[in-house]
Amino acid sequence: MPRSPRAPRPPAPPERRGEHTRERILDVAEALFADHGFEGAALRDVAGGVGIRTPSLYNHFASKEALYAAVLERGVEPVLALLSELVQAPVAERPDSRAVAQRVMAMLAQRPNLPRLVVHEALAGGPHLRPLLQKVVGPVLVRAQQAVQATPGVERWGAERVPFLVLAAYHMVVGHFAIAPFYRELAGQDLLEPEALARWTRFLGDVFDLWFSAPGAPPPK
Amino acid sequence: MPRSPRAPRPPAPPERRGEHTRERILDVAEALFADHGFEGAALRDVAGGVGIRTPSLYNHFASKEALYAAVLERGVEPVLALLSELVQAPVAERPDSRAVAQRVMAMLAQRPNLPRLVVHEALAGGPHLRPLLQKVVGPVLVRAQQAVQATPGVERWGAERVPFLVLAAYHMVVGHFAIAPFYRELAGQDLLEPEALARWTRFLGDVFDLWFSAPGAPPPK
Amino acid sequence: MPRSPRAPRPPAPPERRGEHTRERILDVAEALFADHGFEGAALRDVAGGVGIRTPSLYNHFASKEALYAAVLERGVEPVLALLSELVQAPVAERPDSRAVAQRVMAMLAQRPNLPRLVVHEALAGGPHLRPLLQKVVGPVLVRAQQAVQATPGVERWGAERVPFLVLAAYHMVVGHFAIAPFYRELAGQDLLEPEALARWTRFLGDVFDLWFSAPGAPPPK
Amino acid sequence: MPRSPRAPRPPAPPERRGEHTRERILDVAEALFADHGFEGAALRDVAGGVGIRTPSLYNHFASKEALYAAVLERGVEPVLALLSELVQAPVAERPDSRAVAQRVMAMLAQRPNLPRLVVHEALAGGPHLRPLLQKVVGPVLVRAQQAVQATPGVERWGAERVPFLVLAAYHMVVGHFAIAPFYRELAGQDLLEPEALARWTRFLGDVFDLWFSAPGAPPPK
DNA sequence: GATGAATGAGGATTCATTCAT
DNA sequence: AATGAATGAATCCTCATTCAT
Repeated sequence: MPRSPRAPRPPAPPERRGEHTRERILDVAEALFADHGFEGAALRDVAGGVGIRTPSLYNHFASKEALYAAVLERGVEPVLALLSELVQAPVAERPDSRAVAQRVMAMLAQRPNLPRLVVHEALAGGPHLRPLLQKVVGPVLVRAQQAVQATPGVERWGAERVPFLVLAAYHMVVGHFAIAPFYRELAGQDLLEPEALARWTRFLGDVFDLWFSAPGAPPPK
Repeated sequence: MPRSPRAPRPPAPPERRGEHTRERILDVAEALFADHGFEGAALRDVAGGVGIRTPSLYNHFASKEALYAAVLERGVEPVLALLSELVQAPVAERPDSRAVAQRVMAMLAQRPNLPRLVVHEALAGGPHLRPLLQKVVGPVLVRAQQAVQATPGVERWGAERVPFLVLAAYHMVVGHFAIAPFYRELAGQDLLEPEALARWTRFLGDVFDLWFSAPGAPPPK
Repeated sequence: MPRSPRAPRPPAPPERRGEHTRERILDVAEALFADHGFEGAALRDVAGGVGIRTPSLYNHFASKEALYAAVLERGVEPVLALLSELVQAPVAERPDSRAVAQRVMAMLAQRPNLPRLVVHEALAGGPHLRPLLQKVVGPVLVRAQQAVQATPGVERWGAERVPFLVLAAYHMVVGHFAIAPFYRELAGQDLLEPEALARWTRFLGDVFDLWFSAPGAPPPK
Repeated sequence: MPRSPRAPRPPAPPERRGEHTRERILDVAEALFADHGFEGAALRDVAGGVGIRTPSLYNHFASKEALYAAVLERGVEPVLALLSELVQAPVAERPDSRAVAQRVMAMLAQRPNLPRLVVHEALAGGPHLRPLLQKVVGPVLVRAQQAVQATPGVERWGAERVPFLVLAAYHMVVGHFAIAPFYRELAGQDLLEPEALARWTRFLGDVFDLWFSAPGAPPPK
């Protein structure tokens, strides 16, 4: 076996040739890290996907670690920014949970590799993610919980279970992207198609609604 | 990085020396595959964890693939058996969703590596899982959906959204095990402790209850 | 690839089960050494061909070297004996070259692996064959040359070219067995079939005849 | 035996350092494959002979198979070209068999490893040689037989035995190179010395002459 | 007489990285 | 900015051999 039973990743769409190499490397690397994780992804495949030779990568990134860090940062940063924004909004303008689901899902739909990358990290204990998160995720999380806690309807869950609500939401959002490759193999259906994403987003909105809605309200369609 | 920032995995607890080697190999391999995935796990580390040399593994398994298949089979089989049992129960005796959550979580708590292994597989498109699942998971899934569909209270979701309920449940169960290593690093708390598992299980029960319960009922504590 | 793109060698014809294991080992080993040479043949395949496990071989032979030596000895000895006999015959009864061709080819036809084994050895410089030959082949060769030299009709070649005649005969005899596997692949014809062997033997007889015959005699059919 | 009873092959004559590495690899590999066959030759020894480390080989050849194929192609191609030329010459200019012997032997003397390589292949059934030969050797062989058939003096052998003449010639040419290592060990004489080759070539010419000459002509000296 | 288990040595190949060009 | 060549370390796996059972 010469190499790569992995997806063959076509060698650089010519129309992108003009684009800045660094960006193209990040794109390919993101996809490969999402597929195989940090340890499982090979720089040779990254280079191959970009249409250059492996050593050329070192003209743009100091090491595999640095490349991975750049991928993570580029991907995670806007998501954290969004969360930050949502969470810091003054109470009056704060979007309801359905709107939150929509905005988060819309953003991740732009970078569907990102959640898979994060899941890889989580499984391994997040060795690369930690430095990135420690400065940001702490405050975000705290405020997120405050926000949830301030949501009307949450009181029936009990304050000490608010973190569970956040975790559950995280699982339902991120997990959807994570099973997509498997689901396609198993059921022949692409969960990341716009239509499928929209339906899942609506479903999430309904679930959140149900969690927080006044008891008795039927889940709207 | 010279080698193994991975957990050094102590080299074979002497008290287990008597146990059948094959079983010890499976245990260590399960943990490593769960941590690093198939490609990322090194047979050298498996052997090291068992206390033997790498080539000795080949006296018990024909290849890395075969070892991985054995790990998957040993782990997945009882879970599928449980699901099968739950799903095939006559309607009258069928456990409610809260009981289902309890039994599934109790089983996975025994093999907490398994869900992480499955998540790795899912991210990669399930190349090794597919042959194992195709013969089993199809019928189980169909019946699971039938079961959910027969659950009183589901009708407000609409038949076409039943698969989403199943997926969401899957995410909340499996995701909990998948973030555990990350969560420990980030929040210093072990989600797989008995107490934490129990609370998450209760939470899941409440969520399921809410999904299916007659509107208006408050989530029980 | 689990193992052996080599010929799969069926795992021990049951009718031979009663036979003495040692002999069965020698048979299988002979074939494999003939196919792959000493370094290329694997004891695992020998054992597999016999229907036992590799370590059991060591109950019969002290090492791979010893097994190989036994194969060589068993195979080479009768051939050398034949040559010895032919060469030592009193001049009056000495068979003509045609008869020599027939007897040698008949004997090798019984052990068609042997010439291929010898060719392997020759290519490698004969490290295993040397000790076996030094005690025997010297005298045989000397007498063979004496015999050829005494053959009527040889004088036209000149005494100093007698070794060449012997070498050429060797090449034509041994080479025929050596190309057989290749020839079958290339031309779809088995040079070791009785009929093919007979025709080659007759051909050799004619060549020898021509070498030594009084000039002008046509090669008989 | 810890390792390499093989000739230690001195680690790269410094005067060749400048030469193109790829060519040096081919040279060393050719010699080792000729000695030990494909399976028996170790890339470590190839690299060692060239004066580089094993992985560096992969900068020049994709695999052991690819290296072997390159060796075969480089070696076999000029020989086939020569045969092609000889065979396609118009009848009037066609060289006599003595001249053919001279040209073929002269060419092989330049690459004395090649025939040994081919013999290894033949013993194993020619798995690597087949694709290379199928496109070339077929036509060559057909024409060779036509050429032989058109040789005056062949009629006494009978048309159906023409292939045997070709085979016998092949054995005598190739076999000479194949036993050379063995012969040196056994008789202390190098059959590949220019003088020895010249005498063998003359001998072959005489044999061919005898085969085809008008009956009665004495073999010329 | 056979074998399961273990192992040191080695064998092909991959990988991240360096460096001169 | 790109690359050909080189390489130490590691990866999966094979092999001949040993030994207790």
